[in-house]
Amino acid sequence: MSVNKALLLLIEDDPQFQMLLSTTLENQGYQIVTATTGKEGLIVVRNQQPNLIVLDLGLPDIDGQEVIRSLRKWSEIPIIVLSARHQENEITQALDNGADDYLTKPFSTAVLISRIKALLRRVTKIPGGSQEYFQVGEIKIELTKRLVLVGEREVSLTPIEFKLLSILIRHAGFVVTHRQLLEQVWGASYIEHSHYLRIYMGHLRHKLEADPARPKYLLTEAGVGYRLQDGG
Amino acid sequence: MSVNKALLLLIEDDPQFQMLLSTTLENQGYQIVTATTGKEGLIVVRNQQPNLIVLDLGLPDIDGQEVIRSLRKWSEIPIIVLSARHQENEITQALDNGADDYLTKPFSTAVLISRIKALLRRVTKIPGGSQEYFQVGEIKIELTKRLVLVGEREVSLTPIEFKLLSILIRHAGFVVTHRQLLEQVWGASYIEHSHYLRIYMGHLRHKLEADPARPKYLLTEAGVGYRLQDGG
DNA sequence: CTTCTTCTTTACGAAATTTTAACGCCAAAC
DNA sequence: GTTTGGCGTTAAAATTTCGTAAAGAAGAAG
Repeated sequence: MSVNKALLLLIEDDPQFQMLLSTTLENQGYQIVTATTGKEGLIVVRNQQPNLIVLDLGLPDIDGQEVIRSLRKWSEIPIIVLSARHQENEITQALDNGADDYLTKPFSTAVLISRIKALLRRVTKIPGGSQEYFQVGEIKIELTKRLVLVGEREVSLTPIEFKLLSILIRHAGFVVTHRQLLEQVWGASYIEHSHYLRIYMGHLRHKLEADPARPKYLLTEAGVGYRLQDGG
Repeated sequence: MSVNKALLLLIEDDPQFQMLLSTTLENQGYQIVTATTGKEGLIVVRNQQPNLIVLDLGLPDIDGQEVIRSLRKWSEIPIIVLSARHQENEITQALDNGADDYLTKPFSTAVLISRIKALLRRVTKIPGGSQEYFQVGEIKIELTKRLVLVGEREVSLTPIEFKLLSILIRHAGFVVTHRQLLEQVWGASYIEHSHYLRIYMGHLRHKLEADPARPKYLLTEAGVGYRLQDGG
């Protein structure tokens, strides 16, 4: 039910091990993205900005220690290192380079999960990344604060209304089909219930539009879906 | 507070081992205070407010896990656990109770030092991590003194109330989900018990708000969580 | 042992949200 | 002119979520 599911990046070249960890962590409610090389990992970090990185030291292209160092030049994303090597200086080096934790293989997945939780607990005390917002015309939505503004006015939305608006504003300027909206807000089994959309679009217009009957932002694409754009 | 002058509390009942660790860590430039029992440790934490705690799980008086739990009722001080036991559930339990790291004996002191550095690095980066107090509107909370003020009036809170308020005020302006609150105040196994939140939010409103029925600060986000904000 | 504080549990009414249902509008098709 | 299908609005019932009070349980302090 929780809206905030952390996004984890798993950098691991062994496909079988990667799959095992992915499914385990997904079962814990995390979102997972993966990379199989150091270079790919660094790119994914830039693009997706995960909340935490699980990094295997033994990578085919770059030395894992080097991955940590390059990451730490510009990012403070928490890093948990996995490694088959359990030499002292390997561990201290990884930590001194900027890693937050180090597990030697073989390890228990339960322990990994608890360590991920512990680290996220520490880090999410930071209200950072707070500037993530979308804006279309006068409508501004701050996802992390879960706050919606129309001009200066603060508008309070119900969970469904908020989810609906989030999806529309992410695709601002483009049509989002009925099917997409129903599937993402209510779930795949609600694809038939397209009258839900009419009701909630009505709510949103009522709360966000100056003249709900003649919407400026929340536009109808008859037979297709809805589109959010500044139709001023 | 420079990292090198950080004050570490070492809770360890074996005098010889305590001495060994003390001198090693002092050589690293840390200030050290020690305690040999759980009770003593808890007192020292209150009096000296160390920057980090190294806690041996095997204590003569209280169970080490219990020490972690009681600490976490009112303090966010980072904790590294040492233990001879390396059973999985012992580790996960300690981490889930709120510890940040876990080392099994025997361990290398070099690794311990690197882990201390890593944890201190992480913690001092958190804006407000070492902050003495937070303020939102008339509500002011002094973490180290464990003091809460509404204007000039001093308000006394129970441990759970204090914990709840400090989480909310650290995220002032942001919605904190039920899940986050339950997990951080009561622990991961209480995620279902969301009625606890209603009861304690009620207590907080009663103690902090001018009109508890129409809260100005402690706002409800129905279906999602709560938010502390100057809603004047 | 008693007292006090705090936490947990239970119960119930109120409020907010979601779902269901019904009706009117309009434009295109027959 | 009537029908039809997509859309918008409104109102209500049903469900979920919230807030409060109060009593029992567990611990700490004296």
